[in-house]
Amino acid sequence: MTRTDRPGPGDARSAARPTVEDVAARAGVSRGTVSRVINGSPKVSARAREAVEHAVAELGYVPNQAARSLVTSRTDVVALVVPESLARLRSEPYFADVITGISDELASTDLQLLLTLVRNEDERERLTRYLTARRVDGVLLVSVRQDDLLPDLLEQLGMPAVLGGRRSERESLSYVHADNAGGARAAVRHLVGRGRTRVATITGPLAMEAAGARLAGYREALAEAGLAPEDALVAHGDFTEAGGYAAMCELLAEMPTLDAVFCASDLMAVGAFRALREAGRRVPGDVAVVGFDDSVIARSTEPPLTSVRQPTEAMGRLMVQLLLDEIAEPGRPRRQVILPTELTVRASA
Amino acid sequence: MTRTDRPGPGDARSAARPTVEDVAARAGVSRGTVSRVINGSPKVSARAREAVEHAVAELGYVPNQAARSLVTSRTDVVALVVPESLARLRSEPYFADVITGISDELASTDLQLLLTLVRNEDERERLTRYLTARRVDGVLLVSVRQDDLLPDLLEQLGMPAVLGGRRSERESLSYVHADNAGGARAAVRHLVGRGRTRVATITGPLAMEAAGARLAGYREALAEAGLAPEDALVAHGDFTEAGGYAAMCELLAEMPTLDAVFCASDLMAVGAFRALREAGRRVPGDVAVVGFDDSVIARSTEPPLTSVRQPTEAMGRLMVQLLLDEIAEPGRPRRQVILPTELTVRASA
DNA sequence: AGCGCCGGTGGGAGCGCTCTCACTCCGTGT
DNA sequence: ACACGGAGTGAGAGCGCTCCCACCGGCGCT
Repeated sequence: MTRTDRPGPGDARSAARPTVEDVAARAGVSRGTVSRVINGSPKVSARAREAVEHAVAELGYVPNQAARSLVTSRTDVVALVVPESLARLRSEPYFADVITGISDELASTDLQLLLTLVRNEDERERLTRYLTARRVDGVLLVSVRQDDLLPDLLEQLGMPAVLGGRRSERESLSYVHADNAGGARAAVRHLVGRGRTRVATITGPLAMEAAGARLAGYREALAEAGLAPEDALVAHGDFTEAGGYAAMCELLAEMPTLDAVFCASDLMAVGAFRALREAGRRVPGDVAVVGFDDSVIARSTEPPLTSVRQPTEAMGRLMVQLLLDEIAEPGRPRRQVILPTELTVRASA
Repeated sequence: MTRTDRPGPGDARSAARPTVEDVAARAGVSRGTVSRVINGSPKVSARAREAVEHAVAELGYVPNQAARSLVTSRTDVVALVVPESLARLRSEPYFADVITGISDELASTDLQLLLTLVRNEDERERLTRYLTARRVDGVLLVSVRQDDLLPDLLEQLGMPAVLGGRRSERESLSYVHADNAGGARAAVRHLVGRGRTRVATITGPLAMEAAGARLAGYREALAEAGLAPEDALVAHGDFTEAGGYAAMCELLAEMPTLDAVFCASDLMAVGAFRALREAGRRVPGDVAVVGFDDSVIARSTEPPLTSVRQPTEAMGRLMVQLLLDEIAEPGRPRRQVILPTELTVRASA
C-alpha cells in the first residue's frame, strides 16, 4: 500500500450562501414572495416572478433544505432498504436491476435515494431510529422475509412504504411483485412439454414468499401433468450460486434419474450447471435446466439458460410510482400490483 | 397486471414527536443540558445526565435532524456518485462490492449513504444543485473518467471527497485505487511464463485511467519479455460482456494466431470466452485467458478464470475512512492510496 | 359613488435545535 | 476570612425557511 500526501483543498470555500432574505433584497420584494416563486405558487405577478428569478440566478441561490425540512417536515429522500447479507447484493443481478429502475423513476422527481443495507440487529435498530426520526419521506423495501417486522414498524409509524415482493398473500402494505407461481408453472410446463418426466426443483429460501410461490407453481404444474410429486425431487437453495451447486449435488445423489431441474434463480442455475458438469451430465441432453429472473448471466452461460423473465426494472419503477402516490396522499388505500412473468426459451431446456 | 385495493394505513400516526423542550421539562433541566447529554458533552453532572436519559427513554425522544442540520450545517449523509450507464451497474460486480465495503464501514458511524446514479446531463445538473446546496457532508465518487468535471466541482465547493480510482497520475483529490498497471503486468508475465508468445489484450474504455493503466502494464510486461507490441493484438472494449465478445471476435479476425488474451475485466473475459467457443478455440489449450477483478463470476466460468484480484471491498471501506477524516478536518492534506493487486490463478491460463 | 372581492404582497411567528455567554455554586489557595 | 477559578447550568439568540394573516389596491357590481 502506497500513500502520498498532497496539499489540501486550499480552502476554496466560497462566501456564505445567500438566503431568501438576500434574494428578496436583491429583487426588491419580500421573503414571502421569494418563497412563493421558489415553490411555484401561482399567486405571484409576472413582474415579481421575473425579478426573483433574476436575483436567484445572479446570487446563485440554492434553498437550504434543512430549513425547509424543519418547517415542512418533508425530507425529499426515500430509503431503499435491503435486508440482506452482503453475499446476495454482490451477486444477484436482481438488486442492481431494481435499483436501476428505482433510480430511473426517481430521476424525474426531486427525491433522492438513500441506500440502507440491514444485515444484523445493530443495523436494524439504527434503521428503526432513523425511520422514527422521520428522516425519509417513504421507504422501499425489497427482499422481505415472511417473519420480517420492518413492514409492521413502517405501518405503525404511518410511513409511506412499498414492498418489492410481499410477505404473504394477505400482505397489508402496498407491494409490487411478480407472478412467481405463474412463472414457475410456465417453466415446468415447458419442461414437461419437452418430454421430461422427472422434473426436480431447487428452491429459494422458503422464508421468502417468492420462493414459496415458485415451489407452489412447480407443484401445480407437476400435478397438472399428472406427475407425482416426490420429496427427492425438491432441494433447497438460498438463491446463491454455491447454494445451487450444493442443492444440485444433493438431487443428483438422491435421484440420479432426474431429467430436468427448475431453479428458482438464475444464479442457482449457474451452480447447478457446475454440479451437472462435474457429474458428467450434459445440458440439455441429459438434464434440461430452467432458471428464474432472466438476468444478464442467463445469456452468457454455456449453454444459454432458459429462464423465467420477471420485469425487475419495471418493478423498481412501479414501486417508486406507488410510493410517490402514497407520499402525496398519506391515507390512501394500499395498492398491490402483480406483474406477469414470461418464459424466455434458450438452449438449456 | 393485477391490482388490488386494500384499506389504507388507518392513520396510525402517533401524537406529535417530543422535542428537547419536552425532555427538559420532564427531566427538570434546561434545553441546554438536554442538548449536552444528547451530544455527549462531558460538562454534565451524572445526576442531570441520568435524569435526561430517563426522560428520553420515557418519551421516546428522537432528535429532529432537520433542526440540528439547520444549526450545525451537517447532514450526516454522504453521497456515492456513480457516473455510469445503467448497463454497467447491472452487470459489474465491482459496484456491488464497493457498495458493500462502503456500507460496511459506514455502519459503525451514524452516517447514511445516498446513492446517486448520474447518467445524463440532467442528472448531472441535478446533482450539482444538490451538492451546491450542501445536502451531503461528503462525496464518494467511483468510476470517474479522465475528462469528468465532477471532481473539479467538488474541489471548488470545498466539499470533502474521495475518488475510487483517479483521473490521472496527478489527481488532485484524495483517492483510493488499485495498482492496475502492476496487476496487468503480473497477468501478462504469467501468460508469458506459460510459454505464450502472442498475447493479445482487450482494454476497457481508455477514458478511464484504470483502463489505460492496465493497457500500459500489458505493454510493459510485453517489452520486458522482449515481445514486440502489435496493434493487431490490442482491441478495445467497454468493460461489458458484449464489448468483450466483440473485441475478441475482432482480435480473432485480425490475428488468428494469438495464443493468449488479457482482458481488462472479468466480464469482458466472459464475452471473450463466448467468442472463443464460437470460433472453436479451446481455453486454455488454444488460447489462455486472464481477467481482471477476480469477481464472483471468475469462479463459475468454464473453465474457471485466472484473474487479477483487486481488493474492491477494502477499497470501498478505505474510501469511507479517508472521507471521514476529510469531513472531520476539512482543510487536511489530500491522501492518495494505492492498493496492491494479486493474481489468482485458475484453469483458464 | 360605494361596496365587496380578489389577485398580489409584506412581515410576524415559529419549526427544533445548538451555541454562546452569563451566571451560580462549590472547593481551593492565601 | 476572602477572592479566585472551574464545573455545571439556564436562557437568549439565532439558523433559513414556510405559513398564515393582515393588508393594499383596482376591478366590477349594485
